[in-house]
Amino acid sequence: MASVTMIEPNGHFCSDCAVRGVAVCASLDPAELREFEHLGRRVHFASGETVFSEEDITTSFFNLLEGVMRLYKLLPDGRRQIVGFALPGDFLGMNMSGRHNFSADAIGAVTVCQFAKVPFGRFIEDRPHLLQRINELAIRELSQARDHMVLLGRRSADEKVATFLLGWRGRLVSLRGSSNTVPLPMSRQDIADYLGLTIETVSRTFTKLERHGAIEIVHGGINLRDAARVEALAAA
Amino acid sequence: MASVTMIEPNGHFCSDCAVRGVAVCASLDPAELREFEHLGRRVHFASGETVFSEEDITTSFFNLLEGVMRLYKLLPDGRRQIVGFALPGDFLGMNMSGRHNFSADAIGAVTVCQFAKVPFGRFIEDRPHLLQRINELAIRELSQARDHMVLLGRRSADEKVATFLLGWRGRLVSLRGSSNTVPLPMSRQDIADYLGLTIETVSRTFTKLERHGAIEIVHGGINLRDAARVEALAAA
DNA sequence: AAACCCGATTGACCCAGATCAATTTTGACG
DNA sequence: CGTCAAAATTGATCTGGGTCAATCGGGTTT
Repeated sequence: MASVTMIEPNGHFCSDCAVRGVAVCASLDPAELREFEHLGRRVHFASGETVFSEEDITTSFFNLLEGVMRLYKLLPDGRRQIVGFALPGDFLGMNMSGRHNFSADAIGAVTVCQFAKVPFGRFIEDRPHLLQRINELAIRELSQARDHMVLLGRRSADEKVATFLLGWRGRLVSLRGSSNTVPLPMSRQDIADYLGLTIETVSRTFTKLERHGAIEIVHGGINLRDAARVEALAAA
Repeated sequence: MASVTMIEPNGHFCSDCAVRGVAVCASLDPAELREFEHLGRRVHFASGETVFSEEDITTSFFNLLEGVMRLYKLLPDGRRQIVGFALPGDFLGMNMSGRHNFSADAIGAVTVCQFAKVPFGRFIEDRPHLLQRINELAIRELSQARDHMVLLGRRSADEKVATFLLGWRGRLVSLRGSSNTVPLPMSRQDIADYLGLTIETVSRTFTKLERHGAIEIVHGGINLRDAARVEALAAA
């Protein structure tokens, strides 16, 4: 992929960062924030670009500022499992040592705040509250990962799709506020690889939900017509 | 379940604890260890007993000392997904706040080192290296969780079983040293719920592996006859 | 050692979701 | 606006693994 990556030439200010309240940096006081500012640099990625790859040695951490990313693992024969979608505020690559254990692509244009591992590690060292914040995030992710295992191992296609729609909507709501329109910037293939299904099954399930009046498929997303019905499907 | 739980009346010594080298406490120096000693108490659980349940408010953390545990989540209708098996040295319940997000049962007799949340939290506060150790463990678990998502979402039954056997053997080897005999203390149902399969499929797959000379099914476990063949199946 | 229980195995059959194969829709570009 | 390419939908068919139903041990109780 031709790199359309761009690194901003000049500084920026954490204090008016869009994700200031949710991200790792939420645990920093104004004085720390000023110092922190020098560690990160904003980097842009074009749609489809890979931000980092599984098995790359970890040299940077990333704080997603704008856009959506898919996080995935590949089997040698090409089968793909998407282990999560990242949204603004998510902190990626927290492997203090060693290698990344998944790859991350931009879905649409993306802006990240990139930190070099070593200075970031030094900054953390005498700031246990930041480490604690990172630990909290890791534990939250672990909990999400376990929920996703239940979905992958024990849920039917209908339940998977319904659970995905509600979960994705939930995340967008807490980020942008409530709405019945659920944008789906990822492709059907991405959704399929996230849910452990094929693209055809995802498509058919969407159509089925629409026929039953539960959702309406619109360009670039869906409208939740009957949230209760979708919830009933997801709960099962 | 009738509680056969037993709490040891008197103290014990961390310094000669079986899991001293692997567990969270590996990050403590001898002086700290003596203080730490007063925080934990050994507790025994009989086979099948529940150590803690999903949605219980977290009041304790557990360090598994002896035995095996199954960690699982249930859907409202009873479907179960085992999210992992715990072995000695594993640290359970690391939700600094809130609730456990899975349940944990003893598989066979189990001994844990139980820590009350509050004093443990206080102990951590001024020992960032312990927090760092816990963070490392969380990140390792996260990585395992993602690997398991790939298995659940994208692997065939044969691959699942082969991967499980090798992974389980690997953990036992690093704990007890190499051997071609792989004890399987968990039931077929447990294995099925771990792999997102049914008990029948697990049983059939074992039989198939045995017919092909890859393994030999023995009482309480299996013998690895042809590790290379099993590895080939798992890699696929 | 007979009776019983419970986990594991095996067989017969079925079905949810995969696979294969066309369309149809959408979007990018000249 | 027309042309192409990629994404999404839809249909027809197939199959891996689930479901249902015996049967088979191995251990424990009496």
